Amino acid sequence: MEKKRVTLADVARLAGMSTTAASMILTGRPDTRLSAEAHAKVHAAAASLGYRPNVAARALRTDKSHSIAFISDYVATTRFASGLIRGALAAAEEAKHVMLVLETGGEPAREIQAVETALDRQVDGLIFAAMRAREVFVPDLTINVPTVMLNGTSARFPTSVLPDEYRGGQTAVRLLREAGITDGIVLLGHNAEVETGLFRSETIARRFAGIREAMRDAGMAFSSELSCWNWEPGNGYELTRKLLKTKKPRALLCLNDRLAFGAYQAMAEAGLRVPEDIAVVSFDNDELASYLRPGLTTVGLPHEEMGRVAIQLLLGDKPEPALVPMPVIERGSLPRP
Amino acid sequence: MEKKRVTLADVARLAGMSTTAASMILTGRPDTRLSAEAHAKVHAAAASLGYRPNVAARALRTDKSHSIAFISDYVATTRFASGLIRGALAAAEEAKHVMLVLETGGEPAREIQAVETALDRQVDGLIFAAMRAREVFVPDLTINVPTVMLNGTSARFPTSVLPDEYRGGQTAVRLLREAGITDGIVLLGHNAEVETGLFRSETIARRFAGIREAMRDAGMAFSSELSCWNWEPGNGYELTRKLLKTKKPRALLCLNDRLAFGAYQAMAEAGLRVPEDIAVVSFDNDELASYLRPGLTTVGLPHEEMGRVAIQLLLGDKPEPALVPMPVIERGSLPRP
DNA sequence: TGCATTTGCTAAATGGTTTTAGCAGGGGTT
DNA sequence: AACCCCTGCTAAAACCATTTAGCAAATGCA
Repeated sequence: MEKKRVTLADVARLAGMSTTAASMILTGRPDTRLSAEAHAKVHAAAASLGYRPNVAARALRTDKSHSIAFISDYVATTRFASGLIRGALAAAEEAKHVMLVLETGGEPAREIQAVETALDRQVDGLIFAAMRAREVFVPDLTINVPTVMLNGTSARFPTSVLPDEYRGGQTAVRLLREAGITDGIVLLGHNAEVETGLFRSETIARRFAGIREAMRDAGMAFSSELSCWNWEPGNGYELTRKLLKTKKPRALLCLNDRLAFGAYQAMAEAGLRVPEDIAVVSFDNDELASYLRPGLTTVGLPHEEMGRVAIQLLLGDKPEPALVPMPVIERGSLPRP
Repeated sequence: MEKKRVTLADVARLAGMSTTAASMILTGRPDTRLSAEAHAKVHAAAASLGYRPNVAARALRTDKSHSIAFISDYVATTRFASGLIRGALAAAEEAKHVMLVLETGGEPAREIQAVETALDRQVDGLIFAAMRAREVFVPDLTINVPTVMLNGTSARFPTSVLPDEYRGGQTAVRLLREAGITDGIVLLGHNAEVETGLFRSETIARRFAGIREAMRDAGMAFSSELSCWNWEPGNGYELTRKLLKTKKPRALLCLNDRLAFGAYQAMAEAGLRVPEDIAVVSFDNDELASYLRPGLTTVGLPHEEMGRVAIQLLLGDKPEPALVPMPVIERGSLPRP
């Protein structure tokens, strides 16, 4: 019962033409001199047999596989990175490409493996995606296909797609100002090392630079800056709890939503209300942000859009680095002006 | 500068042998009668040239592509599904296979597209993954490769991988009992339609059945059952707030972590403490569960393991449906006995 | 010694497509 | 009439690996 695959030769035979003709017609070559009648016959034959080209054979001949490798350190550990993959997947589908996904856990051995695997399969392009924006290690192999860095950078491959953190930082400050808040603002999550760019990522440094710049431009200053190493809910909780023992800020500018999440918990315990007592603005648009009560207003990481852009750069012919704008997601943690 | 790829013929030439010999040696055929010397020469030649087989050519000849298509409705919308993909990715890597990921958004047209795309690429197997466990629509195309349903079911393809919800339900009740709680338990998230299996998914119905069974076995009964359509934080919050106006339960059995999350918010507002005043046990092991204070004890959905199992079933030769155990993740929302 | 078997290896076919080179015949120019 | 060009099409090579069929030499056995 094993029906054999329909090949181009079958189509040609049924159409009474050569495989050459069939190939040219079905691939839609522009400069062909085949008659309209021939086109009709071949198309009819292909349709009636349900012909589908064998991609392996085609790849062998053309050295194009219509596929892209998406190599990431962690795809799914963080719900963030999955936005990257999702956007890329959608854009790849639109461009009629398929995506191989490879995970390396950030381990060099697996990274080498992944690149080799991808290259063996004649992928048309490589995307190196990082969970957190940072300088990415790229294995020292000869890579002869277009490559873009997604949410990361590499000296070797200048085409990168990053969130526009600088303007994002400015945006957060603008949001506070537009809500009529110009003082009593506490910065949550500062870390000296962050600003020097030694810690985590350069992009976070830019987020900071944008914040600083906007504050200075508006003649504003933080009433205090609370620093911590990790930006997890627990840290936000502890920091805020201590803060509230001595001070009563008007607003919290949190460096990410997880810190804000922890801060909410501490404020709830202290019987303070958002945004009436304390306003909050934050970054990332983590899934958490929508669960909080009231919803957290945040300057979002445009992961899905970044994924799209990466594919477009890869498949297009403009290899320029891209900075993707960070959107404002208005929820309820800032007072309406 | 375009260095041409090294082919098997190059290797053979350098080794002074035929491509036949080179092929047999490099693919490690068991029954070959080639000399040890020949083996050495070929391996040396391959290594020195950095030979890598052309996967397209191999696929063309053998009809095996060493790749698997992972077709899902939504990969990343929910942090859950990403666990599935992650586990599958890891298992595929171990088995030296590559995974094509395709997203369909649950749209039939895209599903057909996805299957065709996958089949065109001679994938060795198909995984249909669903974000939420349910009966999955599989396009009516001839599929001539092994297929497994991941977190879903299909009449056409009996091999499915599902969480063992029945035992999971029992486990949750056992957890309460072991914590010394046998009454004053409120069930949060009941819905008549759920139990009849018309709503959402059959697996959730089994979760219920397990709960009911365990309660009956232990001679316990819920002090009340609160139902709602959606199981989002907002629902949990509202339900719990109303509940606390009139009653003071000893424990909440939440049908998922998001409901529990909402319940926490309502309890915090009411000044009640977990687990001293009210204990909580829940399902899913959503990322949220670890952020709550205290951490939520929950019966987890073993997504990553399920992804692994799916690949193993696909590549192995035992096509039996699998029920993957749901692990208990102990945090702090139950009193220590 | 004569015959069968084993050993160690290779030529050639195969898979399905794209692409190069070119053929046959009709029409137009000069 | 001789030449060229154009039209409409095809034969065959190429892509790179796997696999079948089989060959020549060496060995085993009687």
